[in-house]
Parts: sequence; structure tokens; C-alpha cells
Amino acid sequence: MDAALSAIAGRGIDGVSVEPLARTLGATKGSFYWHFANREALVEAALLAWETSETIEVAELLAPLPEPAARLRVLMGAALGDRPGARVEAALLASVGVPEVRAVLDRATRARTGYLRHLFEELGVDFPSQRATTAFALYLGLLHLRRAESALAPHGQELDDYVEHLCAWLTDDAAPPATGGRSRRAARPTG
Amino acid sequence: MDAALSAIAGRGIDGVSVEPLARTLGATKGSFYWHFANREALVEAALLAWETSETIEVAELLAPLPEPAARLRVLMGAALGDRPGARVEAALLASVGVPEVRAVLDRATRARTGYLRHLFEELGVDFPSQRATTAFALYLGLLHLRRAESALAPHGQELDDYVEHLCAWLTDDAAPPATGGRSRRAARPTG
DNA sequence: TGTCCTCCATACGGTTGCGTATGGAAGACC
DNA sequence: GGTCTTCCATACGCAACCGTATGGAGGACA
Repeated sequence: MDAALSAIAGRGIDGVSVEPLARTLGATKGSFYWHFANREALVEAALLAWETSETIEVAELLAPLPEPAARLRVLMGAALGDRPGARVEAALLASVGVPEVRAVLDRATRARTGYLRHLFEELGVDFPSQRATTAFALYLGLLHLRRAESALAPHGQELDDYVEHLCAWLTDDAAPPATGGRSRRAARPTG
Repeated sequence: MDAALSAIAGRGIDGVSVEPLARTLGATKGSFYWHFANREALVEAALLAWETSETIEVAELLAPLPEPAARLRVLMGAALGDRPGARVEAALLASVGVPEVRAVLDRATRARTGYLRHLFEELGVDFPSQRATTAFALYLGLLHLRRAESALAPHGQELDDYVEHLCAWLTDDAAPPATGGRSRRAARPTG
């Protein structure tokens, strides 16, 4: 099943095929079909494994951080860093047309934007839902750039600086100048 | 070839197969292989067609707008609206692993971030490259959410408001307070 | 009218992958 | 030792697709 996740990370959901996968494991189809009912069962099991490991990882990462601002930074940094799960997720984004994948991603999206909204609420900024959507969209876009191996995708120290920058930007750092609400934030919230 | 683009929009690059495509057109493989050398030639032709139509569309859209701020708004709005090219692009993002697709998307990315950087320079904001990357990543993320039919993807009037909000945010509307660079913008630029 | 050239259809071989059928090895258990 | 369960391999049928071979209709043209 790790092999299945590797295949997903490398060539997407369609890259998960029973026969080549069995070959790379030094096994045969006969063996595979004893453990799994069919290809779809394997894919679902792999998706489930990814989902749980992902949520556990994130939870463990954020548990020791009391400060919401630090949580946001760590969250964005981990999301865009070199986690093994990131490659899988970037590949899953590509297969969002497959119903099972869509269901998993939908759950993950809800969980993440929900948590982001919670963070922004804790931070006391205005329009937390809208910011959560924006932050998550940024995450998705940067994840794609990374998968596309684009020159725009920041790496290493640059990535750290960029994450810092984004978090400050997302939280209106520096500036809440006691002048009350600004009209430029008056657009209707989205999510 | 329109059929090929439709297939791409609907099921991705892998959804472009010669025999089904010929069937939907009421033709046969024999006919297809007279017009195209092979499947790859069709895909490349379709990608080229998309690329040129896309650049032409955008150029025509922005030509009559002198104000950079208005250009940014129209650009983001069009990018996230219901253009036919948007569905194709969202599907192409999924196939960024295919070398030909990657090449096309890479060119498009360069062109777009280059133009965005130019816009931000015209607007006189600081760190235009970084902002261009951020704006483009946002675009990519929202495009994905739209393709995923996520509840977070804004639509209609909501979309307009959201675009307005984002543009104001990206350009530090309201605030360039002649105080020079602020420390929260001091992270190293990325692109 | 005979001959090309253009465009398209039918038919074929080859590959890849899914799922099933069937048998066989190796240990558990009596 | 016999039997049953567990796990795996070989072999098969089937479907989707790619690309090629081959022929045929229909107009251009001398």
C-alpha cells in the first residue's frame, strides 16, 4: 500500500495499476487479488491511509504550540515544505475528478479551512472565513507550483521567508492602527 | 481538435483517446490517422491552439484598459470567471506531469507572472515579484477549488466582491502612507 | 476514359491492464 | 499422517486502445 501511495505521488491515481505494482513488489497478481478485492479497494485503502496519517501528523505538529500565530506559521510552512504527504496531496489534486479522490480532498479541505478559520478567529482579525479561503487557495496554488517544479516555487530559506511574509500579510500584522474597520475589508465574506 | 479540447476539459489529457474521440465525431480511426500522425500530434496541436487562443483573449481583454488597477481586477476576474479556457486550464494543471503540458503551462506561467509583476510595478507597490507570485498562486488555488466544485469557490456576485477584495489586498489599497518600506514587507523577494 | 490524389472506412496485430480460475506450497490442528 | 486454512503463482478470457495495412469512393485533370 505504500507502493500504491508512491505510485500516486509519482504518476497520479491512474498510475496505480495492479500488474506493474505487483511487479515492482516482486509479487504477482494472484497475490494482490487475495489481499484486495480489486484495484478500487486498493485505491480507497491508500486514500484512507493518507488521510489518517495526514491528520495525525498535523495534529502532532500543532499540539505543542499555544500561540495561534505560531500555529499558522508552522502550518503554512509544513504544508509547503518537503513532507512526504505533500507530494501525494499534490498528485491527488490532479485526480480531483475521480469521485473517491474528490471525497477525500473535500473532507481535507473542510478540515483545513475550518481550522484556519478558527486560527484567524483566535487572532482576532476581521473576516476570518474569507482569510481562511484565501490562505487555503494560496496553499493549493503554491503546492501546484512545487509539483510543476516551477521556478516560482520558493525553496529552503526563501520558503521560510516567504511563509513569514504570507502569514504577516494574512493576519494584517504590523498595522491595526486603531482607526477602526477599513473600507477595503468591507467586501462580503465568502466561505 | 475542439473535441480534443473538450475531452481535455472533461477528463484530462489521458481522456484524449483516438478511438472514442473519432466515434463522438462520427468518424473512424482511419480518418483520424490521415489528419494527425498520432495521438501525441493531436495533443500538441490542441495545446498550441489553447495557448494561442488564451493569450489572444487576454490581450484583447486588457488592451482597452489604461489603468493598471483596472487591468488587475479584470485579469483576476476573467481568470476566475466562467471562461471556456478556464476549464481547460484547470484540467491541464492536473496533467502537469506530462512534459508537453508542463512546457505549455510553464510558458503560460511565465507570461502571466511577468505581466502581473509589470502591473505591480506600474502600481508602484513594493516587492512586485513576490506579489506576482502570490497573486498567481491564489489564482491557481481558486481555479482548483472551482474545478473541485468546492463549496469554497466563490461564484457570481460573491466572486466579484472577492476579486475586488483580493485586488485591494494585493495592492495595499488604502495604505501607501509615504512612510517608506514597512518591516513586515522586508522578507526577501521570491521570483 | 484513364489516372492520380484526397479523404475516409474496414480489418488486423500488438500491448496493457483488469479480474477469475485453478493449483500448489507451508504451516496449524486434530 | 490427514485435513484445512492461508498465502501466492500460473494461466486464461476479456476489453480498451494504439498504430498500420489496405482498399474504395469521388473529384481533378490530361
